[in-house]
Amino acid sequence: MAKMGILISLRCLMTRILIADDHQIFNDGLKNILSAKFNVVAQIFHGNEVLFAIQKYAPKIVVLDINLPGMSGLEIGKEIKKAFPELKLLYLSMYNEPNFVKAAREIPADGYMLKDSSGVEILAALQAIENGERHFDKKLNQNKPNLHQDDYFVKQFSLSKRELEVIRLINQGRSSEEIAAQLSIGFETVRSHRKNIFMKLNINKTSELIQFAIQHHI
Amino acid sequence: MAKMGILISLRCLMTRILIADDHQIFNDGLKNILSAKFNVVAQIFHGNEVLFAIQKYAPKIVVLDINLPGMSGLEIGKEIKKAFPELKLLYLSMYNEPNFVKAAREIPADGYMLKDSSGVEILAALQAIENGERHFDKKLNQNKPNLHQDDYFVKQFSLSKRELEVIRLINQGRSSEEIAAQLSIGFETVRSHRKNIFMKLNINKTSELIQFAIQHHI
DNA sequence: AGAAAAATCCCCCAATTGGGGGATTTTTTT
DNA sequence: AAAAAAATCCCCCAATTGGGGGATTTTTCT
Repeated sequence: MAKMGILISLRCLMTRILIADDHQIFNDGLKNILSAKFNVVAQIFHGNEVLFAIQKYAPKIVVLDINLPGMSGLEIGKEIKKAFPELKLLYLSMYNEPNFVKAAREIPADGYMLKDSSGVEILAALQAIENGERHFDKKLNQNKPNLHQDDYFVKQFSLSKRELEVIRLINQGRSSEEIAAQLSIGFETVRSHRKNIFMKLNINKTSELIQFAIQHHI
Repeated sequence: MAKMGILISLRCLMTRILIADDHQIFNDGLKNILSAKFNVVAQIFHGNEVLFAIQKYAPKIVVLDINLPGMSGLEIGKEIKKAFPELKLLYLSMYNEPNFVKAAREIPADGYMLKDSSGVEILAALQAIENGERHFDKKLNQNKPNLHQDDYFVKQFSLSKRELEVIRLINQGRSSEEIAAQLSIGFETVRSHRKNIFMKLNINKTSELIQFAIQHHI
C-alpha cells in the first residue's frame, strides 16, 4: 500500500506522454518501455482520435506514427503544432525516407526515430526532447551513409568508395548537379562516375540503379 | 524458490516459439504477450540469423515478419519449410496484400496475421496453429474480390488504377515510350499520367517514385 | 440525365540523362 | 620509382524527362 502511494507520486512527477500507433502490439510494447521513465497517459490507435485525445489527456509529448489509418501522421503533426505549439512531437516510423524526415523537420517536429530502434534509443530521444532538444535518428540515411558494408561492394562489384557515395546520393533522388554540389566536385565528374557505375553494374537506367541499391541495402 | 520451480516446469511444457522481427520494440512487445501462453525461446532481429537460430533453439513455431533486413521473410519461409517441414510458420506482416498472402499460402505457411491485430488475436492464431490448423487473419481483404491492395493506394494517395499500372511499369525500368506500347495507349498519355502521379505524390523525380513504389510494395 | 472523375491526347520548353569519345591529376599499390 | 587505379574534368549528341499550358472522350457515380 505504501509502495502504491510512492508509485502514484512518482507517476505524477513524470512527463506525460501520449502514444499514437495503430499496431496494438507495438503500441503496448512501447508503453511498457516508456513506463520506466515516463507517464503514458493515453494510447491511441487511430489518426482521427489524436487531437481529441490530446485535449483530454494533456500530454507533454506525443509519440506519433506516420502511417496511421484515417489521417496521415504528418498531417496530424501539422495540426497538433498549430493547435498546441508547446506540445513536443516525436515521430516514430519504419520508413527511412528523406521525404518523410524532411516533412517532419518542416512541421517542425521535435524528432524522428526509426521503428527498428531499441527501447534505449527511444528513451534517449524522448529525454532529449524533454530537455527541449530536437532528436533525429542517427540511422537516417539523409544524415550519413553507412560505411561498414562498403568493402563488400568494393569487392563484389569493384565499385570505388566514391562511386558508392554517388550511388547513395542518386538513390536519395539527387540529380547529378546536386550531387556535384554536395560532394564539391564538378558536374561532369559526377556524370563520369554515373557512367562508370552503370558499366560496372551492367545497367542503363537510373531506376535499375535504385533497385540495385535497395536490394543490396547500400 | 518454489514458485520459480513451478514456473520453470510450466515453461518446459509450453510450446517453444521463435520470434523474428527487426523492430525491437514490436519484437519485445510480442514476446511479452506470448509469454503468457508460450515459451519464447529466441528473438531474432535479422533475416540471416533465422535458420541458424532455429537449429540452435529448436522452436515448434516460428513467428516471422515479412519485411526483414538481409532476406525476405517469404524466402526464409521457403527455406524453413524445406529444412524443417514439421516446423509451424506464422507470418506477421503490416501489409494486407494479396500477393504476400498468396505467397505465404503457397509456401505453405500455417498462418498470416496483420500487425494491427491485438495480442488476443495473435494468441488465438498461435493456439490454432499449435493444434495443427492453419489460421489467416479475418481482416485479410483477399477474400473480397472487390477490395484488393490497390484500393489502399487509391484512398491514401488518390491514385487511379491506371496510374498504379503506370507506376508499376516505371518501377520496372520502362520508359514512357515502352509503357505506351505495353498499355496500347499514346506516349503523351503516359506522360500525362506521369505528371499527375508526380503531382499527387508530391515528388519530382523518377528515382523518388521508385523509392515510393518499393517502400510501399506497389 | 447530369456531374464528377478518369483516361485519353497534344504542344512547347528547359533540363537531365545515357552513351560516345576523350584527358589530366591524385592516390594507391607493387 | 614505376605502374595501376581512382578521381577529376571536358565536349558532343540524341533521347527522355519534368513542368507548363491545354483539350476531348469515356467511365463512374449520384
